[in-house]
Amino acid sequence: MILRDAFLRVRRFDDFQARLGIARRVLHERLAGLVEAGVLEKVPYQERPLRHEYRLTQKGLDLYPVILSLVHWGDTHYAGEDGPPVRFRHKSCGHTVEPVLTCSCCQETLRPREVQPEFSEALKLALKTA
Amino acid sequence: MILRDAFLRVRRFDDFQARLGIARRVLHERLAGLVEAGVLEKVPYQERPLRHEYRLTQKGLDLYPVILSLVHWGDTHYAGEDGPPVRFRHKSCGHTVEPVLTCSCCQETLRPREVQPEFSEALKLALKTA
DNA sequence: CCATATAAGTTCATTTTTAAGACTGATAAA
DNA sequence: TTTATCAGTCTTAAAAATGAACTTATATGG
Repeated sequence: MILRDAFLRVRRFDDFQARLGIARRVLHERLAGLVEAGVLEKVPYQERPLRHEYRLTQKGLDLYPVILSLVHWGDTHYAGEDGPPVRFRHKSCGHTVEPVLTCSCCQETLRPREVQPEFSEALKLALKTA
Repeated sequence: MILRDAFLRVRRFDDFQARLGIARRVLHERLAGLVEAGVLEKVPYQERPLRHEYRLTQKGLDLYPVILSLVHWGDTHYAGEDGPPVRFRHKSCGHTVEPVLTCSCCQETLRPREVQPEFSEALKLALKTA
């Protein structure tokens, strides 16, 4: 949820806090964890007094498909009669976004049954000994 | 992680338990929660003794883009030198899948900066009063 | 018949997390 | 001078997770 909000352009501690209603301590731990994981970075936006904001790194931006498809899933299955709380407009085509996961090589929609998982030898070994 | 495994065709309690090393109690709670949420369903596969497996419902299958893009993110940023533990082969084109999130209307790759979030009036109100 | 195995839990004691809310410190604005 | 803003930090109580053993129903092998 912190990350979802980060993609909604939320960047500052108190803004996250107000939006999520999460305990400040927990928010602090989460943000610190995300910074340590390299998903967010603290960028100062003023000195005197020193203040910084949390911005997505490239690694964080790479999570965009995850977040957007999760939000879309939530909108599909949980939106009330008024529709979803946030809609996303695709600037290039002007429409409300409906995200679809496709295969980069053939552009087809990816469906679970058309995708065959193949386990690495290392993983097979690890599962056997456990 | 339970759901990731479900998409890897894991369906039975003890298989989840062995793969995840999670406490049985917690696994039970999670599975029950997912069933209650309508993401999984219990399907008996034998009687005497009664045994059942957990299968993804349509709602659960709809989470495929979320899981697949999350796994892909993990593979990109955390895979060791041996490559990712599981590779996904797209049956229709034969290649290892590299998932891309696209806009259903224009087929373009969705990037955070090309997508404009628009808040519903209801949400704006809710944020103001809080 | 008896011991062991399997699947799917359940129970218990102990450790970890989380939550809610008050408090701090630096600075700016009224 | 009082109040507000931002980014935390502290404390205590409640909730959740952990690991290991225990249960129930049935099947299998000797």
